[in-house]
Amino acid sequence: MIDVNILRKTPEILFDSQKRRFQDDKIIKEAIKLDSDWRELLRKSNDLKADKNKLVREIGEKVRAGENPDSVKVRASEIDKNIGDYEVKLREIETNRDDILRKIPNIADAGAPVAKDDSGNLPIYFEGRAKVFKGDLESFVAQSRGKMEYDASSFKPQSHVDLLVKRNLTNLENAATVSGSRFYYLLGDLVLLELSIEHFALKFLQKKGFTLVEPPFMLNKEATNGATDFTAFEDTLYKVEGEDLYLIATSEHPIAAYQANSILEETNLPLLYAGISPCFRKEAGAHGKDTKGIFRVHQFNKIEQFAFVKPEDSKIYHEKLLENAKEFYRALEIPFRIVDIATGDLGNVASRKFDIEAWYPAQAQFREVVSASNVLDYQARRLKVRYRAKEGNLFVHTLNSTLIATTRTLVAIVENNQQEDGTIVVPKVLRDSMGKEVI
RNA sequence: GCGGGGAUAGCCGAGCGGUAAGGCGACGGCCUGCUAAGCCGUUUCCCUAUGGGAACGGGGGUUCGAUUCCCCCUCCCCGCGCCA
Repeated sequence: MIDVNILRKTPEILFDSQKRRFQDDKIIKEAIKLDSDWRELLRKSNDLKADKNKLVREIGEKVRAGENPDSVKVRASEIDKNIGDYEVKLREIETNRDDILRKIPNIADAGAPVAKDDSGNLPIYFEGRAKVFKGDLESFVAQSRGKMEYDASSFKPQSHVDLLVKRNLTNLENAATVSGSRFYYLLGDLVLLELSIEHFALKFLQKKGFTLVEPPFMLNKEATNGATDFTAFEDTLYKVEGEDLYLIATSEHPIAAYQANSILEETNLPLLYAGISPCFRKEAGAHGKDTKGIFRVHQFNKIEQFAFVKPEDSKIYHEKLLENAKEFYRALEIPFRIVDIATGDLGNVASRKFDIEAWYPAQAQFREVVSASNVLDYQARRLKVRYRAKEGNLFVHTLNSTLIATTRTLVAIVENNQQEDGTIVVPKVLRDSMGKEVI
């Protein structure tokens, strides 16, 4: 949620942001109107309450003095009726105002590339040495802007679907039978590989000062709505029948909500959390995309970085979270590029977003594996997460970034590390925990 | 699931129909050569702000007036039951 004071004092900031996001500014105008109506009504209602409180005090005095307060009681009751009318109207307008206020997108950062959709996302960084099938060289050079080293590979890499099914490391058909499409059974060493990655990732973040968190995997509606815009997420979330509970789509949400309604001590900031959880997503809008395999699925495990920081530190921590993710993919020896997400593709909550896109040789594409967002105070204001500063209680800034989404990382390892015979080389850093060098 | 007891400010904690004590912590000031102690003030939210309004887990009710009485809900503690 944006700060209502921006709406009142400097609405041009919001009009400008909407313009850069290629979004309608109607919502801003509506919010301004509703807010000024609300304030006018509040004023009137408060004045009436002040009148009434005077009478109530008068009654108290009369009672104590042994006088008859009945005539004053009658006047107080009359005012009461008026207050009731105002309260009803006030509450109605307030609900409308808050609903619309929550829907106003976060202020897009001035540094983000301005474009109306993801075609404007800007690759800004390249790292690693990619394996590229001969036939894909031209496409790779274009996608990597010629800024990335590569080895031309003579054999045509298999898709992770073919390879994993053939090697009996996953079973998709049986998953489809028992649960539907976009579900999977992981089998054998692939399970161990997933656990090894997770273990490595958790130790990696713990060493960097993150507190490890396994959060609730279900949240009630109120918590969900604090962490994100519920109406925008409703198509994504699985609802538990008969309960006020939703399966989480990311541990970002329970971790953000963890500090809801709290006032943090400045000395305790930043608070850094590493969440581990399964993520459940309906993928409702993704018909036809990545229908095969485990790249886009209804359920996957994710390790997430989350930070509550002082406002002046959020840009630095945005860099740090991204840097952690870079270091991690470097350690796994997966080639990747970083993309600066365009204003039109940011989503409502983020002010600035960087994605890490791994190189997938079989798809001959860079695909998203990490999304690192600076949310500013947008989430903190909804959730009422503040800290005690000299100037008073201020909202913190929150940031979130994937470290790994296991299925996508597994696919990246499988595609990049496959050998011509269909075996998969285990990344060096995982060999100890896997107990083998090749799967 | 059943019975009993609870929920008050950042934390602890009194009040139990007349409008939120006190303590701790934090911040600001005074006093000190410095520190400590001591003293004074501030320390929930909202509003067109020398003022006013709201707020005692949440929601409703009774009343001129509710932290206090009544009803519903949530969560916590104790006991019983059930159970990985």
